[in-house]
Amino acid sequence: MAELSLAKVIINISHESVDRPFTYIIPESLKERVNLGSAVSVPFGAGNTLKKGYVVELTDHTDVAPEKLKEIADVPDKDISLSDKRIALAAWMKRNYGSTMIAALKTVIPVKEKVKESVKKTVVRKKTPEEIEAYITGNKRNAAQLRLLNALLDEERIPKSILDDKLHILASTYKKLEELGFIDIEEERIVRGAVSMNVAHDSHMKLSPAQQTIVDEVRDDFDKNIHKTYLIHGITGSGKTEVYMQIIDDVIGRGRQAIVLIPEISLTYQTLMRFYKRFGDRVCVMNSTLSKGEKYDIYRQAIEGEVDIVIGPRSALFTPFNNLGVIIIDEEHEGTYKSETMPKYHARETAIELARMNNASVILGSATPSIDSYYRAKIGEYKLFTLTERLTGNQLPNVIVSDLRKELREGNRSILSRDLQELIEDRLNKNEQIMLFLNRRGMAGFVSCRACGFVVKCPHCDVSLSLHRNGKLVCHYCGYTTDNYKNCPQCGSKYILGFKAGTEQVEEIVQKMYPKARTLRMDADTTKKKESYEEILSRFLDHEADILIGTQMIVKGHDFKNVTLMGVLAADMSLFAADYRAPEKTFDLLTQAAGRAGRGDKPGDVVIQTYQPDHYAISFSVDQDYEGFYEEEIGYRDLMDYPPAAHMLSVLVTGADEKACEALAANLAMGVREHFKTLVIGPAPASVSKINDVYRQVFYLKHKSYDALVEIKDFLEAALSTRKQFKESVFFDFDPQNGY
DNA sequence: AGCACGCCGACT
DNA sequence: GTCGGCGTGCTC
Repeated sequence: MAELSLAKVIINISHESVDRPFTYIIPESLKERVNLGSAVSVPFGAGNTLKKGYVVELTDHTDVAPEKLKEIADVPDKDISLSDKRIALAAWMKRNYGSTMIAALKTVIPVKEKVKESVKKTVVRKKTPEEIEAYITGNKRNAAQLRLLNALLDEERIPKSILDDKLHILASTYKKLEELGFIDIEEERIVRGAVSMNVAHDSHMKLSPAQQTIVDEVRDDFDKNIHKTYLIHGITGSGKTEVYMQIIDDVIGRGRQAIVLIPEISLTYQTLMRFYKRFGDRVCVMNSTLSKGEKYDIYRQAIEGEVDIVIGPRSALFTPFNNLGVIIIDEEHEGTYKSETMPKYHARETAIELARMNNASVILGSATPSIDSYYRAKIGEYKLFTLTERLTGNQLPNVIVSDLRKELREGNRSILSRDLQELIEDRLNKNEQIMLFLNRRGMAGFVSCRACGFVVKCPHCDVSLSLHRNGKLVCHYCGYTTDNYKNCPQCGSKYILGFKAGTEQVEEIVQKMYPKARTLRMDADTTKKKESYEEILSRFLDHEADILIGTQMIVKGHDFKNVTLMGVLAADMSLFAADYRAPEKTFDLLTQAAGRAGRGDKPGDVVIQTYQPDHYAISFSVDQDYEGFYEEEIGYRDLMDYPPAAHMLSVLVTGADEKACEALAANLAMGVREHFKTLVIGPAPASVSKINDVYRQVFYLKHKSYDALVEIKDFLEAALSTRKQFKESVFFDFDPQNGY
C-alpha cells in the first residue's frame, strides 16, 4: 500500500469561511508523528502564519493544485491529539447542532495541552475519634473546624482538594488544627485529580427487589451485547444512586469504563463520598474549578486506564476512555445538560450517540424525567424503569396549597400566607429550619407605576430593571444602574413603586416579621463570588441560620436533615416565562422543592403559595403525580407540535441596526417559507428584544424530522454566505431549552 | 483570524 | 501625481 503522504487539517479559526479541511504535505521528518487526530502546526494564508489544527484525514491524493500545497511545520508534543472516534463524534455534533468543525473538535477535547505534575495533599486524622468527639462536644464556635473534624470522624484520610472544595475549609483552619495536633497534611508527588483513599470498599449494599430488577436487566442486556438507553423514573429517596453504583460495578468488572454526568450544582459532599467509599481511587471528579493540570491528569489517567469512573458535568462526557461501557446521566431533566455555547449540544443526545459508537449503555435517571425522555421511553425508544418506594423511610411531606387570591380577598397583603406564617412560627419555636423558595429572580423586583402601568426598563436591553436595597435600579443583563424615580416619567404620578418580591425584599420582610430568626440568602447576587455557594450551604447545614431564602439553587438535591418546612412563595411565577417548557419547569421545581422538606426523621410540611391553584402544573405537583402531569403536558405538546412531538429550530438574528435586523430576519424566514413550503413562526422580536443595544429577532421552525431542520439550517447558512455585506449575525439552536 | 489586493480621498 | 484609508476576498 502506498504510504499516505497528505493530511487534511482543520485549522483553529472559528469562522465558517475556513471551516473545511486544508490539505498539507507530511514531510519525511514528521512521518512517524503525524497520525489521524494529531494536533499539528501549519503555515496558513499569505503570511504563512503558523496556526494550530487537527488532522482529520490521511490520504495520498488531492484535487488541490500541487503548487499550492504546503508542508506541516510541526507536531507540538505538548498538544493533545484526538482519536478517530472523537473526530467522528465532533463531525456528528457539527452536523446536528450547526457549529464549525473546529468548535466541535475543541468541545470534544476536554483539555487542550499537557501540563507538568504537581503535589497532592491529603488531610490525615491524628487523634482518636474519642478525643475528637470530646473537642467537638460543647464547642459552639469554630464552625469550619467542626465541619472538618466531623468529616474526619467518618474518614481517616480525605484529599485536601475535596475539603477545600466541598466543605470550604480555609488555610487558617488547617493550620490551627495542625497546631492542636488533630490533623496532619501529607504531601505526595502524585497525579492530580486522583483520589486515593485507603478505604475499605463498602460491601455491596443490599438492593430492593425493584432496584435489583433494573441492575439485572441492564447487566443481562450488556452481556448479550445489547446496549440501550434506560430511563429510571425514581422518586426522591428511592435509591437511584445505589442502582447507578451497582451498574458501574458490573461494567468495570467487565473491563469497561463509566462516565457519570451530574448537573454540577447538585454534586454534594455526601454523594461524592459514597462514590469514593465504593470505588476508591478508581474514581475521578471533574469540575469547572479544576486547574488545567488537574484536568490533564484526569485525561491522561483515563487514557492509560488508571481510572475507570469519571464524575462531572456535561463536559465530562468527553473523557477519553478506551473502552467506555456505560454513561449515566443523573437528574437528566436538568437544563444545564444543554450547552449554551457553540456547539449547542445536548449532553443526553450526545451521550446516546457516543454510546452507540462505543457499544455502551446509557442510564438516565430523574425524579421528574424530562417530557422528552419520558416520551421516548413510552414509544419504546428507551427502556423505562420506575422506582416508587422511598427506601430512606421518610414519609412524603404534607403539602398545603395557599391561594394568594383568597389571602388578598381576606385582607392579608403580606407575601406570606397565614398558613405559612403559622408554620414558620411553629418551626422557629421548635428550633427546626425553614427554606423559603422564590421562584424566579428578574421576574420580580421590577418597578412600575400604579397609576399608568409604566414599567421601568433598561435603555440598552429590553428587560425591566430590578430595584435593589440600595435604592438603585439595576439591569440583570448588562449591569446598567440608575437612581430610582420619585415620579413616574410617563404620567408624573408619585405612585411608582417596586414590586416587592425579590429575594432581598423577602429577606427584609422576614427579618421584620421574625426579628429573632437568623436568615441567610442565596441567589445569583450572593453566590457571585467563587465558592460562596458551598459556603452558604454549609453554614445553613451547620444551623448558623434558621431560614434560608433563595432562588432555584436552593431546591437542587441538597439534603438538610433539620429542614421541616419548605415555603414556595410564588409557585406560578415561572409559568409566565415565554417558553413552551414553562409548565414542565414549574412542575419540576415544585416537585423538587417538596422533596426538600422532611428528609430526616422529622416529618415535613410544604406550603405552595400560588395565584393559580388549578393550573395543572401546580395541582399535579401537589399530588406528586408525575404520570398525570405527563399525560396532560404531552397532549398539549402534541397539539402544538412542540418537542418531543416534533423538533424545533430557533433562528436568532442579531444586529445593531434595528431595521436591517428586522429585514434580514424577514428575508430569511421568507426564503425558508418559499423554498421548503413549510410553516415558519415569526419572525418577531425575541422575548428580550435588545441586549446591550444589539437588536434580536427570532423565528422558529418545527418539523417531525430532525434532519429536515438540519437541511433548513444548511439552506440558511448557504443563503447567508452569499450576502456577506450583512453585519448582522445569525445563530441557530436545535430544540432550544431557553426561549429567546 | 490575518494578510494582500484594490479602489477612492487629502497630502508632500 | 502618490500615500494610505479599510472594504472584499482568499487561505491547502
